[in-house]
Amino acid sequence: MGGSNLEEIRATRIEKVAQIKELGLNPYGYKWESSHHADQLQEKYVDLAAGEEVEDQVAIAGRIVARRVFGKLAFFELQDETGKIQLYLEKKRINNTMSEDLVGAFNHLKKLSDTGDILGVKGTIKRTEKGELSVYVSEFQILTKSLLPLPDKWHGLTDTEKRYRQRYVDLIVNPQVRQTFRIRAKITAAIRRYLETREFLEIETPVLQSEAGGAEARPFITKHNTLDMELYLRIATELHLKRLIVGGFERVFELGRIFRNEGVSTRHNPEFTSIEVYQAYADYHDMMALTENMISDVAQEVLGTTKVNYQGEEIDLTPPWRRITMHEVVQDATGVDFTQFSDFDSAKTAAKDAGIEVPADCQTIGKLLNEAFEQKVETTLIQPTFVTDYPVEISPLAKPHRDKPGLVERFELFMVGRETANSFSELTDPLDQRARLEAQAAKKAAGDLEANDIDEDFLAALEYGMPPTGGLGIGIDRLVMLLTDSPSIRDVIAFPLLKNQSSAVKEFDYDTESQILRITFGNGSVYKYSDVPEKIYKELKETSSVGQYFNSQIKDKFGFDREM
RNA sequence: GGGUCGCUAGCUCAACGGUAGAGUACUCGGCUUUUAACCGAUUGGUUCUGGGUUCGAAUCCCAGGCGACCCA
Repeated sequence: MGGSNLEEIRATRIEKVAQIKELGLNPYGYKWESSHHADQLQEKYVDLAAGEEVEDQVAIAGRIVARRVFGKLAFFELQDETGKIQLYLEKKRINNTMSEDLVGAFNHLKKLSDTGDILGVKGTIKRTEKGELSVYVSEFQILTKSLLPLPDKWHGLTDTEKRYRQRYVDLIVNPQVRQTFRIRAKITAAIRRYLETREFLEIETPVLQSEAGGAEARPFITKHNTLDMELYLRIATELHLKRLIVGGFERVFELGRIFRNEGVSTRHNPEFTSIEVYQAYADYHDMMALTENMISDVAQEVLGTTKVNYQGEEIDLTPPWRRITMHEVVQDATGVDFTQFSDFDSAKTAAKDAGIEVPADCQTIGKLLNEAFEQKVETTLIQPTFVTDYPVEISPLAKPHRDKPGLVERFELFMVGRETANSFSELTDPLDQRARLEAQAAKKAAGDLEANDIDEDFLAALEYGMPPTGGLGIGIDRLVMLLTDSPSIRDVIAFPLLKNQSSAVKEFDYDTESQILRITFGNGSVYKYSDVPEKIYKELKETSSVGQYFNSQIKDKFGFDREM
């Protein structure tokens, strides 16, 4: 033993586990009572002078993140959730106090502990002569023996892929990451508190739905086995929360996970968190006020300020926020006044002259306006801005504008160039709603993967009558990105979705009779591909690169079942 | 979907067609004031995968995988 590749390090540590057991100790303890966290000690003894000791008895536990070991003295750094504190480990004191239970305790600690282990200690407080606050340890207990080495103590873990795939390691060695998730938790707690003090009820609605609705997005499809029923993961919470408004709740919200079967980027993760809020007898102006008050309150509560720094730019969240109509903001940016057009072709010509690319499926003035907005305006909206009064074509759940024909009462909130919230005076006319959803369903039938079928039960609810209602949805992840100065959504999601790494083909066999090709992958999963011609199997057997052949000729080309 | 960049020891990186190396970590020895401890010694590799070119490939070419960023 004594090598330094991963397997040898692990074997060495497993041997230490055995040695700890031989001493009559448990390397995987059951419980530890601490008197303090590291930051509490750092704060309490901040005025203790270098070289001073106090007799206060303390107990603390955490992970050993650094060891500096001498012959009869050792300094460990112990890290708990709140921070770090040094342990002052003196052979004489430890052996004296622990002599009854463990002879030669100090040497055992030296030999059997590693960075990464979880250690509990009891002792007094001492600030060393070099000025480092320390626990002057009299007793210790190895609470968990770690088998794998931590990343480089100085450079830490920087490989983004490893940081996301093994977030637990990232959290151990990168304090900033812990801080981000601490702030995230405070943000969601503050939002709930804000709404609860204003009489909003949080009600949980189904994740599994027989129709995906409430947004234009491609859903994930799953299956209930015993009911033999196809189900969708929700793409929004909207339609069920509105049913609750119909049912008589006047203020409801749900903060929860949404699933959209779409690409991954610095702004998108297939599962993300949204909050939707519905308030009866309110309109989108009320929701605008709610939005700016809630977000600025949350920032004040969590960060202590409404002026936040995002990627080097100061964002001022102090209300009131800028309000501008979509027509105005597009005209400011492009010089084109889309209200003046009476036919699509002249609008299209003007748009092209202004440098706007017009996709083939963009065939109304409203959609053209939206294209112009997305292409020329969206990323320029850095400070919080409510863009209001959207075209009806892109807003199937919003109520027609009370004064402006062809538009709806809707706003979206933009901050740092990203859409962060979306809100309407909700459409309550059941016949109008049916007509708009039928148009959506027709698009789905025509092959639009982001369009969805009609939720008849939702329409039935509207027919019973829904009071005038203001609705609001906020992208929690994007809000957290802003408030934690994170450039990527993956920095604020603890375990972001990544592609499976180990899909290498390990072995395969083929049954000529049933034409089933059975493939075992490196990660242990087994897939049975059906109706595979024998020719494919023979080629697979003869190819120089099985993995490459599999990817190009078999994967996605044949139906398969996963073998359990 | 397109483009650019990256992938080498547990971690952070070098080697730019000619013996795969450093720091750190690990292991062993020494050390009672360290804090990236120090001193000495040892060990550690599927250079992401598969082909190709070449006397010779981590390096060049082709295909694939995974990731990052940008664009749509």
